Amino acid sequence: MPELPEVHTVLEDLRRAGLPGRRIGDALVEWPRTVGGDAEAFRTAVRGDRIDDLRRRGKYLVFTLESGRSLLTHLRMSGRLYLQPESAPRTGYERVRLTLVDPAGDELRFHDPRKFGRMLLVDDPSPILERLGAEPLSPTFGTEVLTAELQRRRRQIKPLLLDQTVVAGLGNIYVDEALWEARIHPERPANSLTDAETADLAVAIPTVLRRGIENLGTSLGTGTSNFVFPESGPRARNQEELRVFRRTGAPCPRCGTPIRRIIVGQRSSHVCPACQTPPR
DNA sequence: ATAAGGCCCTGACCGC
DNA sequence: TGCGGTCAGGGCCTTA
Repeated sequence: MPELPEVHTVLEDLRRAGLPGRRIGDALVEWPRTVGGDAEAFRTAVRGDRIDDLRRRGKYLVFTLESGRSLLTHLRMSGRLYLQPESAPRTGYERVRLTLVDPAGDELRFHDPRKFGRMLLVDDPSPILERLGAEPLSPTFGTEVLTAELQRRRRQIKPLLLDQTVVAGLGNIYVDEALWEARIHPERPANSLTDAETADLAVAIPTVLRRGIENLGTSLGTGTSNFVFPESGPRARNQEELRVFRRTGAPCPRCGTPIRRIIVGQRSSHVCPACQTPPR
């Protein structure tokens, strides 16, 4: 689930739940790789520190701690963060649990069935965060920024947009949605886009992301969707607003042509064969 | 520079 | 019911 809108939703939930200002009592690591391999070092370093600030950069959640260190959290494919009473039943998929004090009684649980997610404690997050590309919801994002990235590359546009060093925060869902909005085929070489197409894409990307945020993210499949308060049940509803993603065979909302599923850069992709003309 | 493949992991789903 | 194969919202690494 987690692309930019889902990470944003988690962040907002954590803020509303009052996570900033809470102190970490202890760190219980059930799967050491989640914290980089050394569970004991992580536990020792993080214990007693206070979470002062939360922000998002790309798909990373950045927790700034009182000590000046940062907890960089990436949900990858199946990660979720639950803020729950310590007494709430566990699922067995919790990889890290941070017990909170001031007041005590709650836990921040990193729930991650596939174990791809990471919660890394670093002295300085900049080396990791500076590698990331443009923030698509920043006021400075637009045609100029996108043109600069696309012009000099001939990579296929979809894999390029999935590259977090180019634009930070897009994943498979929102790239397919944005390319459909802008009527651009995912296999088009990036530098083959016309100025008008690039301008359309520069609008489409923030449009689909903002829609995702308004809808509290996209939840696929049968799983639960959210996030910080599992007991409150699924809230994400952007899956009902998707135009092409996982809508193979359904009519294109613009022209009625059945949506087709193709593979681009080893990722499944969804296109309207009439609206999005392939290259050559 | 770019593309492809493997890998990290587990669960859901489908056909037999 | 059980079994095997396929697929999954991400990203890193190695090899061509």
